Amino acid sequence: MPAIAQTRQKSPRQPRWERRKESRHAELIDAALELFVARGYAATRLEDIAARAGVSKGTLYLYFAGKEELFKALVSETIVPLIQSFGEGIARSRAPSDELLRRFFFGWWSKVGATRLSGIAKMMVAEAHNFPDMARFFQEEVITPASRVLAAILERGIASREFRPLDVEVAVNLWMAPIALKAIWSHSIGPCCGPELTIEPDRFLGAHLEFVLRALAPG
Amino acid sequence: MPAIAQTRQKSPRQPRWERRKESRHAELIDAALELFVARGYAATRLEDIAARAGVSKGTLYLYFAGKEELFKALVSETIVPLIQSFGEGIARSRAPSDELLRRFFFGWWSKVGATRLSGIAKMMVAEAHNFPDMARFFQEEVITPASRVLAAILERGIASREFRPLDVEVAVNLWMAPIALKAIWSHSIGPCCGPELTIEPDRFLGAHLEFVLRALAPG
DNA sequence: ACGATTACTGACTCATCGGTCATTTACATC
DNA sequence: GATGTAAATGACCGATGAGTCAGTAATCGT
Repeated sequence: MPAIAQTRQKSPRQPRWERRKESRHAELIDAALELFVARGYAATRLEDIAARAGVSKGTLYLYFAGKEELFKALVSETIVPLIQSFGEGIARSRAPSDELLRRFFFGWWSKVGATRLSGIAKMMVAEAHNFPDMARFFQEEVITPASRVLAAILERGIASREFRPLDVEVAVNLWMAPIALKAIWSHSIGPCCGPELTIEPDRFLGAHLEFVLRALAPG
Repeated sequence: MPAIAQTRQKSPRQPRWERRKESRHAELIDAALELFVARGYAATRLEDIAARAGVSKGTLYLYFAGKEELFKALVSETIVPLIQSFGEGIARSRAPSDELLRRFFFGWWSKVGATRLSGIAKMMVAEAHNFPDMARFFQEEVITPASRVLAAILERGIASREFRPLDVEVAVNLWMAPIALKAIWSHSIGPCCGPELTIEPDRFLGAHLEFVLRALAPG
């Protein structure tokens, strides 16, 4: 340690810190996502977020008005790429409907479920009561759009007789649940209980798709 | 207000508080469940819990060593009735396996999902990272036993050829998810977004059972 | 090289909340 | 009614952490 400190002081003009106005915002959001997801909103200290982003607490306040503002910025900015990765023109494809379903489930998992973005789902579940307006925002901007994509696939398949008619509204709720819960789980109880209880995504999603297709099979 | 205060003072020996040693413990647990589920562990003030239980903060410390002890007592004591209401001899019945499934889903919902007990599931999801030993406890004492009951039903049905063979481990995960997520939802995002987005339990569970039976149908 | 600018720091304040304990008071017993 | 006891109180303490700001130093323009 002293050696490093000395190196720091001796080496030609090694600055104690850098000006990096452009990247601080994103780095703070990134650090906040990590800690809020893991520890929860109230239990996360701003100083820890700042430290993880490599700045001091004071700097955090140059970029965000306070803890709540940081939290809100994190959610709204993180949800944008979340929505974008959904649309993806799935519903407009000419592929058979069962293929669309496969793409929907596996695509959702690879683009959201398996990434740190799924952590905000856990956050929203935990903090919905304390931030009801953000819960509504999440519902309207993420859950409802995602549900609509799946509903559109089902309705198209039913219209083309590839699928049998059924209660689409309920089916969407039922069939989003496994992947949503798996995403939430992977940020809460899953990591506490060893990997042997966590089923591999491919096996999980494959079986899910198979059951869903059985439920949809006509005749 | 003064009238009431006066009444209090005048009326024959109206005590400012009562000695109720026997019920305080349960009342504090009850208040804590309510507030921890709603606000989360860190954001809940002990004084609020005490107030809701009708006592002062000092009294809380006569019954629990501190915040963490209260939380742990709450979880472990609340989980006991949870487990008890599971066993219920379902797996030993001679009824047809599809009837057992129906009983499992609707029974779970009426005895756990629809009650405040389901709130501890939300709590565990939110606090797993901060209380990993309790997360493991919850996994071992609630999730695993519940999964085993469902697994036993499926295996019995498969053995008797009522159901087709399939990957029981994955199926249990997939089919517990909708009711688990619905329970969690009812304590987080659900209440924020108006009742029109919440599907009635009977419609939800009925459709779930139907799809599950389709997935299990032999041939 | 040398200001001028401003991103950045970290020691500070102050409110909050977990936890303590000397005092108060309900109530059982005689 | 008097007395002993222990259940309950609420003022208090200390730690913690959100939010502030006077000062510091990196970087740019000249």
